[in-house]
Amino acid sequence: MGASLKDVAALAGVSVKTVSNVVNGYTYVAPHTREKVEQALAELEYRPNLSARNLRRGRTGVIALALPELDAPYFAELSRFVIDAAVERGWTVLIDQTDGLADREREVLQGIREQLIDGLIFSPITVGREELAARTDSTPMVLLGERIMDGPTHHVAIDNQRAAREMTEHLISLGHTRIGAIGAQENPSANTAHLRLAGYRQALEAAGLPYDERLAPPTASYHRADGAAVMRRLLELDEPPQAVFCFNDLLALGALRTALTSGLRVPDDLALAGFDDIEDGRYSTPTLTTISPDKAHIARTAVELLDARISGSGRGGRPAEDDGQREVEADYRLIVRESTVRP
Amino acid sequence: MGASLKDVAALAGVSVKTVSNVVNGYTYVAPHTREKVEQALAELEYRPNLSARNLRRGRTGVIALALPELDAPYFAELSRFVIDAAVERGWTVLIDQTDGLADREREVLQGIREQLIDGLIFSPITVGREELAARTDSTPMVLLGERIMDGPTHHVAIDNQRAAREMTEHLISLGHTRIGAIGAQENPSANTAHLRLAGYRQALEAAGLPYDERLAPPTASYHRADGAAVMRRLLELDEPPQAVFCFNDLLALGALRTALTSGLRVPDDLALAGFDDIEDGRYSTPTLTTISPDKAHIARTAVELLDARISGSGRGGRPAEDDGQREVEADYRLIVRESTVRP
DNA sequence: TGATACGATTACATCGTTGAAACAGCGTTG
DNA sequence: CAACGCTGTTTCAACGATGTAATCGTATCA
Repeated sequence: MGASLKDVAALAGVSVKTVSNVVNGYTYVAPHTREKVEQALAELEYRPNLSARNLRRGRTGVIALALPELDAPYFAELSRFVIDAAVERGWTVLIDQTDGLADREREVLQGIREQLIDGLIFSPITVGREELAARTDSTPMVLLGERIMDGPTHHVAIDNQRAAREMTEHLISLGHTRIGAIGAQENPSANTAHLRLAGYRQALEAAGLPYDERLAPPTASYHRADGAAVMRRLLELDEPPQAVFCFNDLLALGALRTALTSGLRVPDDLALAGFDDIEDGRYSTPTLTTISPDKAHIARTAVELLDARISGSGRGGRPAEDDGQREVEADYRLIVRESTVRP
Repeated sequence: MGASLKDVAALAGVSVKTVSNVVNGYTYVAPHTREKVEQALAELEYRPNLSARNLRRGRTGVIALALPELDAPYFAELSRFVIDAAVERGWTVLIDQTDGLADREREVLQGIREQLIDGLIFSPITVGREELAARTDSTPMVLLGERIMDGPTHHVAIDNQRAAREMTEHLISLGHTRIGAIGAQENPSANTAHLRLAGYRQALEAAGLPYDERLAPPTASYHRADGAAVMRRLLELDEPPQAVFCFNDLLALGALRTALTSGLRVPDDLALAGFDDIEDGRYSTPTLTTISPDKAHIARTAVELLDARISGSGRGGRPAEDDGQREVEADYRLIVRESTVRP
């Protein structure tokens, strides 16, 4: 195994602590000694044992990123930014995949890995306000996605409801009056879905259009297959929609596939919009109109907030009662592409 | 912070070691004692300090997954399987994103995180045989992707060359004689690219078709944008190809976009094939003919191999000279979809 | 010259856990 | 009844690093 400080010390003919001092850049080390030690360090290819260091320091340098699915493009893209931002700060990121299962999300909250991580960035799907509030684990946490509680939990999110309203308004502005939505959820804790649905309804109402439940059927999850299946149902309606707003791009891509194989022309016969701006939607034919959250901004901000919380909370102490901004609203843009407007 | 064994021991009125024994399910603990201790454990919400445990045991329970890009769908999908398989074995997975940069890949090999992880699953892009052979870090490693050296490095991969040949044969069997390829790489260490190109050329040769370099221009990387750009160049040729084999699905999706916007019908005017079977290709229009590696199998096997190596190599000892199979060839299937054959 | 200050280094305890080994109690066995 | 074996528990040392305080040598100053 790797050499320890002891080995290096023996080789350099100094004490263990001196080697430690050199490693940690302690000021008062004689140049001569420093050189000797550094030579020994190099010769033995010394690498600090992080377990030991962490045990002593009470920090691990590792943060966890807990999210539903790594293979959903939105999360994959977001993860890359989170990891980039974390690495910049010298952190290592460990991934916790919850599959959106309530049990796993609860485990995350209860701090399965409490002792292994300094902080947690968590993108919940099913757990709700109560469970978040009931959290006992004291590991600093930052939530991704809409704010779900008013407590001291930091979070970073775009204004889902407003974005959804804008998108729906966009569809209305194109002259459509029968506008469907794909992505409603029956689970009352599915916060994001509810917010986007609320934005959709808001826009309809503002335009004096009726809300028709049959045009916004619930989906099991947010994958392409769900979008494809629900789209099929919408097309079977007596009066199918002229436009459909999908609550994420995957649903939209699934819906697009169904529409195209059904012989519809998009956007001529049916306008389609998504949400998330994943790369797929920029290369599909037609390309996808969507809401583009600033993922890099979200990721960077989340990591920064977490950093602040971690630095702020001394070992054993609670986090400072007020450690700066805790609710960050991230930017987003509505991007119009071929799926709603022929260029 | 969390309670330690000491606190629990004090509360339960036993020695620290007895608590440790209870926690670790040691057999010889009197039922009465066990109960007392368990009560104390529950009351204090004890959670073992992993740093300390790892320091003592010499294991961390963490493995690293080093790959180029988390947001490339193939890797995202693969990661999900790797994480699933690792979690099943009680491991936590930490992600190392190399961006395919030689420096970062080298760092991975040199064991930046050596002391934090028990093992490493590595999917290299640029580092070659020499660098892999020169590795000094003794952390058990399993490579993903084609075998790059004959040394003691375990690896899991499909037969890239054979798969590429089969795909090219498929295109030939459709009657195409001018078949392009997208994904060749100039970097001589880009092993996968070379293998797929070799398979492509093999098939051409076997069919008595000439290899035309202009039909297989190099790409900078393997993203949709590269596919789109190279496709544009191919279409500008005096004699554009009738079919194009892209070395991954992203390239194919990019190429598809270019083809469709250029007014070509796929597959009628141009047949397109990819490689990887990412989900996008199952929902694009047309759906994508591709090579489908058994990702779950690859992931599971990699984790199993790693497990064996980790268990096999005692602390401080070298891994056993022969610890079972080390070169695993994973399954794959050629999936014909709409992009090459109209249904 | 002796006190003082400061630079450079070291000894020691400690973080929380676990393996090794010792020990205590008690029933068996020859 | 001594020796033995078994269960149940404890003591001790160690994993590798680092914070604290002590130590040592040397230059500085009154």
